[in-house]
Amino acid sequence: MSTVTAARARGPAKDRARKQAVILEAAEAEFADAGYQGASMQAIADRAGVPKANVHYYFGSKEQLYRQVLEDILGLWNDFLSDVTPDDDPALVLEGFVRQKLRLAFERPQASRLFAQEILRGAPVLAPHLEGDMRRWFATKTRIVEAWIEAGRMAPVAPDLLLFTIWSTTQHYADFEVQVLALTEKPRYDDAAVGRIADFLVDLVLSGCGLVRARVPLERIAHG
Amino acid sequence: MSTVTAARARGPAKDRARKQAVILEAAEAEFADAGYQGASMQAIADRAGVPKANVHYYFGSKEQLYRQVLEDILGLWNDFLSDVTPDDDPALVLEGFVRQKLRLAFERPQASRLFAQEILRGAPVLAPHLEGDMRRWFATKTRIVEAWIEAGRMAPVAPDLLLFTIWSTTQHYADFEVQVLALTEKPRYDDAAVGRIADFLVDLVLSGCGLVRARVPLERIAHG
DNA sequence: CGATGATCTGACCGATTGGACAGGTTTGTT
DNA sequence: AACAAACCTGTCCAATCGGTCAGATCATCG
Repeated sequence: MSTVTAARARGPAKDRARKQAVILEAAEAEFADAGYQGASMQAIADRAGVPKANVHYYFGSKEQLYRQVLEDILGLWNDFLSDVTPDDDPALVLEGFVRQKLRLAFERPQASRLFAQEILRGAPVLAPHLEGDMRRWFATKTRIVEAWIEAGRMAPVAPDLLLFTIWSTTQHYADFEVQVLALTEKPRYDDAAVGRIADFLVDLVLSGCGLVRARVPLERIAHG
Repeated sequence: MSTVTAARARGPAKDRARKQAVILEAAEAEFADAGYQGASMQAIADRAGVPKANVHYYFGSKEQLYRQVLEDILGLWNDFLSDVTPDDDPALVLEGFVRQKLRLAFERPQASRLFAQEILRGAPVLAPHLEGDMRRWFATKTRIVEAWIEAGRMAPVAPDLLLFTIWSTTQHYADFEVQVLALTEKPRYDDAAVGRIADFLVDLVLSGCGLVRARVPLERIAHG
């Protein structure tokens, strides 16, 4: 956007970016807590500590602000399994995917919840993305799983349902945090709980694929 | 409520119940589609085909109507694993639970989505229920799984995380229906897809518990 | 310094919201 | 027929919503 501001000196441009970031952060929190309709521009402005008119100055309308927040969230998931090939080890890749997705669920629960609400409403904004970029990403990954199966490197499980399972089980701990904490009678997630969940899900997914957890350090996973 | 109307003849009471049911159905649809804040009493009244003031006459306020809808939904899940004992067969019980929960996700997706939105918002209405009835239900079921494990009838997996997994994977196909359909490039769920998902999830859960699918007819499951 | 454009905000607007209520209609009982 | 209680709804209202805009303030540069 705006070739003018982009071509300018770094000082003012950075200022602008920082102020926008404050508003975006407030918007993500408010949208996640109250939903699109439930969130008010006034509440977002209050969270950000700026007048309401200032939010409109930077982002135009409520919908544009919402789209921007969603776009930023999608960026978080951009490099999931980005450079995986059929030559990689299935067990390592699947374990890495589960842990990476789960980490994001615990570190950015608001982003996860906001995305979930968008899908729940029927994806009025993200529908094009679902049928475009995300569909292509999904097709690529299921093809890799199929290649693993054809090569006899894992059990013949449905690739699409496998990905949905990883997505839903990890997402659950962000989206249904209140329920999980209430039922386990804990005030919040602690490190021990996170590790226990991660190990459980890794074992579940791998056993479902006829695999066993590797004894190789996790650093190897990122290579691709 | 109202001992007067309850003690009356059946005709009028039934009329009242039927009219309330129409409004409740409309409210469930509207709340599920738009969220609590996004739903308007006018839209609910329009869906039900009654004047807005009539909705207020029967249910008082928007929040009371919402509470009533939620209460009805909770009733759907009342008899999940209601009469299971440690003497039952783990494989049969778990398979039955997965299939029962999944069936509800496909048959009553609006109810599932509405519940999901309530939890996502932090369960402002259902918090007492989460820490009351549902917590007791949860504790009872995890204890049964523990008994199975101690008796060596299944692998030693975390009972709480096992239940969360079943809940999240089944719920996913209702809550994220738009995403699932977009990624699988299908216009809607058909019977074949539902059966494929059910078999996949049953196999996944059972293999995670070190069990195999039973060859016994499903009717046996309900007995308890 | 003067000027120019970006930044910022208080005040305001029409539209929609949940809800209240008076008053009319229907129903059941005596 | 007469009465009361329950049922129903058109109309109104204060509050809040997203959004606009004139004008103040600021930074930068010739």
